[in-house]
Amino acid sequence: MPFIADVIVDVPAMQTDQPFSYAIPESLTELIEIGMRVEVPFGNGNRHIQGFIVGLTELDIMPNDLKPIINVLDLHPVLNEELLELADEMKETTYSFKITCLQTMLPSVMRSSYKKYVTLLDNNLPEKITDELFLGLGEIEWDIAKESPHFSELLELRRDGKVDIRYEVTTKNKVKTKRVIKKALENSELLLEKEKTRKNATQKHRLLDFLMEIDESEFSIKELLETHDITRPTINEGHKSGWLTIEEREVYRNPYAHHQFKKDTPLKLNEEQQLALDKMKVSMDQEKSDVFLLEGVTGSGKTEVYLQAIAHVLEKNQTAIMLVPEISLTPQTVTRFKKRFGDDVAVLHSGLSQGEKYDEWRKIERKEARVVVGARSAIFAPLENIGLIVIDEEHEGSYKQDETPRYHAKDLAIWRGKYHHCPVLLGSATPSLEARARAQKKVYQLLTLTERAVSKAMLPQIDIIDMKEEMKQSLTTTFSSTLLEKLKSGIAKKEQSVLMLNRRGYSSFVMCRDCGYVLPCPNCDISLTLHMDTKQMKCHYCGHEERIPYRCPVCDGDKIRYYGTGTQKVEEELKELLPEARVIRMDVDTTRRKGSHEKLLAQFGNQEADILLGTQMIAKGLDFPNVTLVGVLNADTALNLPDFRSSEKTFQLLTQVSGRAGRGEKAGEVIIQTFNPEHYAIELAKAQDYEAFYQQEMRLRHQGNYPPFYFTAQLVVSHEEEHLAAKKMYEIVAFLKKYLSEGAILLGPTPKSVARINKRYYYQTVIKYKNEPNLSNGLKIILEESQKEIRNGLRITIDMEPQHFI
DNA sequence: AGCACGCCGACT
DNA sequence: GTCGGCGTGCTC
Repeated sequence: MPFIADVIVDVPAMQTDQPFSYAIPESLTELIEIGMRVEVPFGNGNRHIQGFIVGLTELDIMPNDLKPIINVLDLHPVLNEELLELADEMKETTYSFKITCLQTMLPSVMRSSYKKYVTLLDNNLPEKITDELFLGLGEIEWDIAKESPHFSELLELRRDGKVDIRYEVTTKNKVKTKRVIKKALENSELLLEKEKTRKNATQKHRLLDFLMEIDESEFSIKELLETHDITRPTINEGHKSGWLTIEEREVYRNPYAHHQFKKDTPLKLNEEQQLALDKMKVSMDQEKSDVFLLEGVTGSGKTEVYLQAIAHVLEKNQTAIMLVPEISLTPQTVTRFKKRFGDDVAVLHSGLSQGEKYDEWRKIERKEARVVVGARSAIFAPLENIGLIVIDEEHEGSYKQDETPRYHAKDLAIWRGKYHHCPVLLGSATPSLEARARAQKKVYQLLTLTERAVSKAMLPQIDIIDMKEEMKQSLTTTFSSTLLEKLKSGIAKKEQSVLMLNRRGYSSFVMCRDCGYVLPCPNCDISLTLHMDTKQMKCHYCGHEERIPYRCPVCDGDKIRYYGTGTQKVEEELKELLPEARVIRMDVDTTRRKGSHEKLLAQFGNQEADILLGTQMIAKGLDFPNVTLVGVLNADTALNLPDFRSSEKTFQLLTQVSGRAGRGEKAGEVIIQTFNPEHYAIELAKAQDYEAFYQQEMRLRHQGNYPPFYFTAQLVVSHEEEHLAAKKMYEIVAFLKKYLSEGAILLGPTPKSVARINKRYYYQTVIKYKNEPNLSNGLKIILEESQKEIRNGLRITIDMEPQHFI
């Protein structure tokens, strides 16, 4: 009975976002399985593209209008049943194409690239074709032919059947191999060979001696060349003489090959940690898909709880995923896992090359690693029998992908938890309001760690410096006198300092340097953004606009200025003010090169510098016991972004970075410089009182109808013509209103803060809602209806629960 | 997406 | 009269 295959093809478009049926040729019937990648013909001409098998159906009679599958790209399925189901979930919740979801789940090397060639069929063509166009070759690339002046003649030749067009589907997932030798003769025979060999052929003797020494094991040729002083020709001779065999073996590119990980043992847990672990164990043993929120102050030993919980699932022969924000997936973090679980760990993050990522992925797929540590996309790790999923720094916005498919790793983690009947553990010192509120409502189970784990370590002393006061006395706005004093005395005591320059966000704002006043929107609880293009202050939520003030509306001062600084500038200033200080600067510029992040941190760890100066990337996860001082140069930048999460982000960042101080036995100290010393996010960060912050912020969110009291969805329309983008946005909103209840709140349409990017104009609308059963339908119809206009250059994106509103 | 088909303006 | 412009429709 013939089978037909349902294939999702690599054409990300609405009309092709469905399975297409293909005939399975006889030769492939035994090989083909659901979840494999295939090469299929698609459309007119003879175009070949990649596709995924998502179904196999047995039919009595083969419909005769089906095209056959050309080729199978995998030996084993690359997506199992669970991941295929997860792709459906993603498609539904993120409003994206199935093919995009499927490709997102796999290492990028498995995505096919396409090439089109023109092949010469008739050799008796005029010279200008064979020589000038085909350059004497039998085949050339289509893209090259297209540029040729003879291109139009080529099209004629094609009609006459004198040239053919060939499509190539290539995929870069190459396995790396090494060549190994193995002895082919018994020692007695080798001894005979040795006697036959000339006395002065020292190389050959050495090789024979070596072969007699090794038993049946394999030896890599590379190793032989490097360590046994035997040359390649000698090995080849030995091969020819039949002394040894040479074979190809697959190897993994191991990014940690040169690291030695000394096995460590579980640390003794304190009472709180033990209690948290015990509660988790109950859930793990009863195979419950509970979600836990582990709220633990910085340095309270959350990681140790993760490690021991993971150890518990490994004991039960299950597997585990541990997600870490990209920014804190530092060598320190990786080392900690490698030390505990050794080769059982696979690491997936953006620092790896495509090949390395593929190898780590294959290691997981082949069940050679049971613990996966990685950034957002590691949630797609092809593990089976998952016993626990951990998401560290749960509050981090980077768990949401900010391009299509706009999935949130936390949602997918909870989905996989349900699928595997296993718990999900969310950890943070400063939980997101959403997570903390769910814990309040007992949707998540709350576990708390209130003490630092190292016995003597205390939470650091935090001081706030009012930069408005500071401004009156000194000329520099970067360093307060207090901070400079502390830095100096730190150097004198041979202790280290961390300085953070907060540069979160990129829209500029204006602030009064006398009183710290930032222009708010009269309709929303956020600040206005400066738009230099239109010379106006704008609100991104309601569209309110007003003139740029030249005097402060509150204190009438005229020191109202733009705000913003860079790390380089600070480094220069630091050199002038503290010439004796050795400074390491860490920002996107100094860490772009592979491994430089690691190198800089190692230098700092080896006391090769007194001060580590950096952006947010130094706020997380670093654990240097000799750091006793943390300085935040400008706590305000995040505070003034027109985003309802700006206070939350500021509080989180200040808490995280403060946590870098006093992790060893010496007490830590934190200096926060700000123009808004009385802002609750800053005051409560000083008090290190997350719970108070949570209460306060919840009140404000409630007043403003923001999450976690409301859900949010963002619609963005863009077009090269501003009025077309605006017009469409208004049409969509008018249409969508029919699908919304009275309770839904619409913010907009408004132009986006960066109104024009790449010559395109962006308009947005934010929907705040509680319960809108028809919203999803309405959005789907909008996407479908807008199909025709995509050709005219219109683009529409839907972002459910967006993380950034700028 | 990308390819073919089809219907209107400026060329040998 | 035709070459080629890009609007439209379809892809198993």
